[in-house]
Amino acid sequence: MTLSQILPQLLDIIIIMIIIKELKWLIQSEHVSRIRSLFPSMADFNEEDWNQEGLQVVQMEPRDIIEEGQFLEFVVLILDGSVRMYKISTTGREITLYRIHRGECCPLMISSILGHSGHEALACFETVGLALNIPVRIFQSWIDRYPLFREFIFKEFIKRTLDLAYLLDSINFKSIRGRVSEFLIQLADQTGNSDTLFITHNCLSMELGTAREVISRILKVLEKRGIIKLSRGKITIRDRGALERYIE
Amino acid sequence: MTLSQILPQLLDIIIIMIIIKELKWLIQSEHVSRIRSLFPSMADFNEEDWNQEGLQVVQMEPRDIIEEGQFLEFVVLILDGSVRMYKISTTGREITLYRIHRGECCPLMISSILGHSGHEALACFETVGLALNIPVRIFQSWIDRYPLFREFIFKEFIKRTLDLAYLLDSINFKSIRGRVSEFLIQLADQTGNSDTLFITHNCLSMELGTAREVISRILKVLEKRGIIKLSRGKITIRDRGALERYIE
DNA sequence: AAAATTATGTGACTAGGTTACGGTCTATTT
DNA sequence: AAATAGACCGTAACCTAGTCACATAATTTT
Repeated sequence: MTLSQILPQLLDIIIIMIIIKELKWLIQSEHVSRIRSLFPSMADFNEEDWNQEGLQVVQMEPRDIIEEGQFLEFVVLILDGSVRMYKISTTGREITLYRIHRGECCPLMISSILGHSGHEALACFETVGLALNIPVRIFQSWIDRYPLFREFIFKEFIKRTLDLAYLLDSINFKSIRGRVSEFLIQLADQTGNSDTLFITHNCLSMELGTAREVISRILKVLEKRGIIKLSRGKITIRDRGALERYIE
Repeated sequence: MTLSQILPQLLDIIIIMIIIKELKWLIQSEHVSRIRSLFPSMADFNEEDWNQEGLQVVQMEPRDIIEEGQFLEFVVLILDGSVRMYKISTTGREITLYRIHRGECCPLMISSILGHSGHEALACFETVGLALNIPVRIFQSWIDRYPLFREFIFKEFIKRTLDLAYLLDSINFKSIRGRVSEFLIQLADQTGNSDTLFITHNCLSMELGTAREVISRILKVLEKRGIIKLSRGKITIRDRGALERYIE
């Protein structure tokens, strides 16, 4: 096979690469304004910052899972969607650590990357999402050069450190009944103060780090006491006050 | 009582205040070189930095407890001694989150201070200790001006975030037998690979966040299997391999 | 040596996690 | 419309862990 034979294909490949590169650029320039409004701390970044090699905006599908090991090269900022950070045991039990939404980042992932540590948790997109992947070296230079950005990252760390400490306390010291009650109240508050919650027992168990059977047992007791009403995939709060009194 | 009557006493007080202020200065200048060697990231701080109003080096006694609420004004760097960070439940059960030693700082305390959050954990000096108290505003300016210092603080956060995540996983997913085994092995490694550990059941329970009775029960089983030997305040490891096999 | 303190042992009970089912609802497929 | 698969829920038996109420043993204090 001579050079002249493969030259056309080579040209094709080169052209495609150029197009991809352009597209990458386009995608980013499309999103720069969105990034600027979502992350005020990045509002004063200049054009050069955005055109750096390796930066990319990527679309994420629901159930896309990021195991921390495989993402060593990028710090991820969430542009859209919600990401559940969780742990999973050898027996398959799960517990949700926290969620990150657009305008946030994940200290645990950054820790894994910068701390040269593997896989401390899993991340899973729950909705269609959009993420900004920042190569470590660019992230470092931004941290050094932009005080506001630095402060933002720092505050994210602080927020999640407090979250983790609170969660740890809950797991170790509180009863599951109390934690279930707290979760239900929170969920009700989030979904427009509705008393009807659409969530399965299995989901609850994955949030709280326990087994589905345990959740079912506890909910059943609450129902017998007239505090909630159960149906398939749905929980109705009947006596919010009583529920709140279970929170420790 | 006339002014002339109390004037001598007033003068005394003023002189004492001046002496105290001088002493403060002296204490700091005494310790600057120690700080520089303990915290390489602060080696390039200049004289002005060290002479700022509000900075203080304080001596800590064993059992001095810092509830995070009361220390809102200072970021604490440990110059000497070891500090146990722990949580305590309403029923009095305790769990150790981690320890900080000289040359380290405590992200949880910094989080509480900068995150305007109260009392997320307790800190207790276990030995005679020395601490550098940094007023928040000075801390902030150092973070802004000194990249190395900033990086140091950031790395402390990363380290402890990973610690917390690991601990959370252990609490939620691992058996106590496994956690006790892991702790004993670790302790043996720390104390010069000796197989004789001087620790009480109650201490173990406070480290691991469980009850003393639970620890006693588990140790008893391990003893019956010939893996360890128990006596008052002392545990001797007989079969290290078997102990390691319990770690999950 | 007696008393007080600290450390450990034990049994009964409750809460929570595991295992192993069986039943029920819902959305598809046939 | 009946059949089927899959998701959801109920339950009982069993094990591990945390709680409570003591008893006992080793050490230190008085």
